[in-house]
Amino acid sequence: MGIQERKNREKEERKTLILAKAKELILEHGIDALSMQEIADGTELSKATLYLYFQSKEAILKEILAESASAFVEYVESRISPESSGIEALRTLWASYMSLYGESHEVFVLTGINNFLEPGFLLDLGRTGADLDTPPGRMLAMIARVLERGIADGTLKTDLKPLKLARTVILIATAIIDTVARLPRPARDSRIILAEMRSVFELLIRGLAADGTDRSLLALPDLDAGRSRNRRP
Amino acid sequence: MGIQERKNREKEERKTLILAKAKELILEHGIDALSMQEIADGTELSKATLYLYFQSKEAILKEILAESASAFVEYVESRISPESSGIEALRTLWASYMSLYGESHEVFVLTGINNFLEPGFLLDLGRTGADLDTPPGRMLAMIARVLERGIADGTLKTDLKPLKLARTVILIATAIIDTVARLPRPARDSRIILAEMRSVFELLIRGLAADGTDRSLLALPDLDAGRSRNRRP
Amino acid sequence: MGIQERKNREKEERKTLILAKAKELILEHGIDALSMQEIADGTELSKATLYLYFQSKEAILKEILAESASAFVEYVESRISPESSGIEALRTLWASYMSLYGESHEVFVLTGINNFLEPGFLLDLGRTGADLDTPPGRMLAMIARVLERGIADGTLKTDLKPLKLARTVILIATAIIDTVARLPRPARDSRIILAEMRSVFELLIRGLAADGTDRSLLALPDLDAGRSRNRRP
Amino acid sequence: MGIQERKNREKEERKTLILAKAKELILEHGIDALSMQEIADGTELSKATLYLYFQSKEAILKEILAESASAFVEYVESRISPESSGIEALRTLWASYMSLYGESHEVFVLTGINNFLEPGFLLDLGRTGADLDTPPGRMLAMIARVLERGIADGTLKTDLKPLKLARTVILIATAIIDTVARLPRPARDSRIILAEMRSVFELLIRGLAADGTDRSLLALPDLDAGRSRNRRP
DNA sequence: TATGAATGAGATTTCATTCAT
DNA sequence: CATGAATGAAATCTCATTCAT
Repeated sequence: MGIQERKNREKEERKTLILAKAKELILEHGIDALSMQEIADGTELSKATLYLYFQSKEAILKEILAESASAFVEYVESRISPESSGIEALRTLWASYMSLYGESHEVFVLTGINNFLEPGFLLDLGRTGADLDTPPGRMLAMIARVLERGIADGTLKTDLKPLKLARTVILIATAIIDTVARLPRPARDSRIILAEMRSVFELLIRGLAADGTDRSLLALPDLDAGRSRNRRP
Repeated sequence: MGIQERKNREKEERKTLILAKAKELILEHGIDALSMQEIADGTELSKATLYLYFQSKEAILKEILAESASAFVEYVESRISPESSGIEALRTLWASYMSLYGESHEVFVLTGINNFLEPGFLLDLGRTGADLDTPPGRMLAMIARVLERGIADGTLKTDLKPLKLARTVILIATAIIDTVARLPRPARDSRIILAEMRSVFELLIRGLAADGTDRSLLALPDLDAGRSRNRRP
Repeated sequence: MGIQERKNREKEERKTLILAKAKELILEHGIDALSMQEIADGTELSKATLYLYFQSKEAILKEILAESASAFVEYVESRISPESSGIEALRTLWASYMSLYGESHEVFVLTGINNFLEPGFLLDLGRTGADLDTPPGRMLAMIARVLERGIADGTLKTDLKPLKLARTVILIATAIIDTVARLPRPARDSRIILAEMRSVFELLIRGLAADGTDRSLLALPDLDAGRSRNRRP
Repeated sequence: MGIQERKNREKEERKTLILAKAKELILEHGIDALSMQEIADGTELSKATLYLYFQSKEAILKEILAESASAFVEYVESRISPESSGIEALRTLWASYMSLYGESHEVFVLTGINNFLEPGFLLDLGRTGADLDTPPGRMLAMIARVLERGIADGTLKTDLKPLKLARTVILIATAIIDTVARLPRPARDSRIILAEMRSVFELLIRGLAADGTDRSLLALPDLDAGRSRNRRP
């Protein structure tokens, strides 16, 4: 069965190749500019071949979205320890977000594509309660759980229902990504973008924190500090 | 020169007509769906005529953006009293935003178009320091002044420079509009959108407020309550 | 208003040009092979231009169908005298059909396109009673009237309702056209086709005629006879 | 040579499988919708494999046509008794046609494919006199023999040569099938189709019958009556 | 000044056919 | 013998922009 296995692997690799190129192109030129022709050129495949691997352009986008959302959820959950308080978990969430952006820009496609595919998602879902089982839905649920924990242990304070607040939080995160994603590649400066993310997140955490919360938890770590810490033995 | 004057006036009227229709169409169908054909049909002009008044589709969008930004700045400045504290001014800012959305959805075009046209604006401007003289730049400056006032009078607390923070604030406001702007008109539910705006703004104000700030200033007025309160003398 | 008129006329001429070329191409290569590219090449217009005059390919086909059907109905009605018996009217119907084929091949597109556009038309219409107001519907109604007249005056005999029978009659006429329309142009021999039409129609008339009908009315005129008669002063 | 034989047999079985599935698909979705992909999926073979057994899609269609035509001829000949008169033989012909339609829709492919493949067949064959040895040619010849018998025994009356008339008869039969074949399966209503066939055939028989023919032979049996009658011993 | 008319370039998707393995 | 993989060519339709009148 070695042959079969290799074939499967190669097929999977092709899919991966297509998805990677599509993701790259979205990052490069923005989602609005993504065309099947571009993906074909970029992968050195014909347009027809793309349709061997994906039923439609939309299917490609959906898959990228699902993968990125899943990756994000897994990444975050692996980093939140069960004993951490709500506000600590929230900080971990943001740290993960920034880390994934710094590493692979993975988070880029997360929200931009979802807006593209299901424009009403962030406004509707909480009400209908539906579709929490899709990857974006699971991301929403995960964030809601973090917020819930914080409300329960008194580190966060809000009048809103966690699920509704989770949507708001994603909405705000979306702002940065959507803005950055529209930038032409050369204009992007990772330092500025990360700094901007940091500002936004710090604002959010302050806005969410309960009154008595430990002051030191309100400030996000300095960008360079985090890096140098990694470099130290 | 009376003839010349009339001609100029008529030319201006035509431009106004075109801009108004384009804005209307953006509100109706979203910026992605805006086409020159639609504008031509709506104004009862030919597509070629549009090019007599504007060099390109992009030029139309730029002008709408400039007008809307100016209108917003004027509106806000007319409502902020000189004696109000920084946090009060900030509250007025949000109230204006919501009010303009409720009245004419004017704010829609404010941020959506800007992102569309000059994606880097919100990230770059603060650095280069340039272009504070364009309408979007003036909007940024106005918000920066509000923040500055709050820092000065101790009602707001932040480590960031006002101008940088102003960009962040606009960025976050953008999130809602961008999300909403992609929805087809019939799918938009003003109540939900306003509620969402309120959540976001409340988060922001809490995040910005200094510690000792009057608690009552942190909560934004209830949507319905706010309305009736405004109407009372 | 001379200019306006000329423009209108030219516009109409363009539409006519497109329709004529499309009709020609259908005759040339069959309806299945008709493409917008072909029409564009044939008219020396760009594909985009075609869409200025017709909303879609289907719209072009519908218009051709409507025109041809109307032309046929008008032509026939102008040739049936009010005093003629049912069977005479029926003969006139066939004569018209053949005449139109001989002159302009107009009838070609009549049925082929309808089958293409509304495959169920000939089987469904009589039952639902709907759409008798479209050009194809009017053609159907016209034939039904002829049949009705024959039943009333005793020259035709059938157990079927006129409208239902009219569908059957068109169905049979369709057979010839559909067959011929698929032939490559050079393979077509008008004599053979006309002879074939004649056979089919004669069969039909015999099948429809009541028993006592004048024998001479059952045989359709010889093809050459008809022509030479026309040529005589 | 046992191995060779088995291989040949298996090859034949594969061909049969492919043909059967193609026929089924034509019946299901119409000939226009038939694609190599569909056949491959249906047979659980790869598209490439189809090309090992048939040179092209057209070759597949030709073979189906040949088989169906042969089957039809055999079926009819097995049902016509040597003593029956011409008009009785003609009635048997139609009965077979309807019966085959009712049982397996076999007749669908008969005429539909022929038109698709060799549009000129029904118009040309009689002239060239060639190709009477192909399966469609044999079908034509068989019908011609039936007509000839009727002319000889005085039950049918026509001025045309039997072979020419046979083409006309097939042409007319084609009309129904071609029309029906374009309908998507669910839209097909067997009752209506059979009733339509009946109308057409009755018209034809009346048109062909000689004057003195037994009246009872002119009317085709009622659809339901026919069925129960056939079942009775 | 105004515009009707035209179009090049590009979008997504389908399908019969080929070829290396 | 069998096939997975690939593709060229073609289909319909859209849109910002230009230009002769």
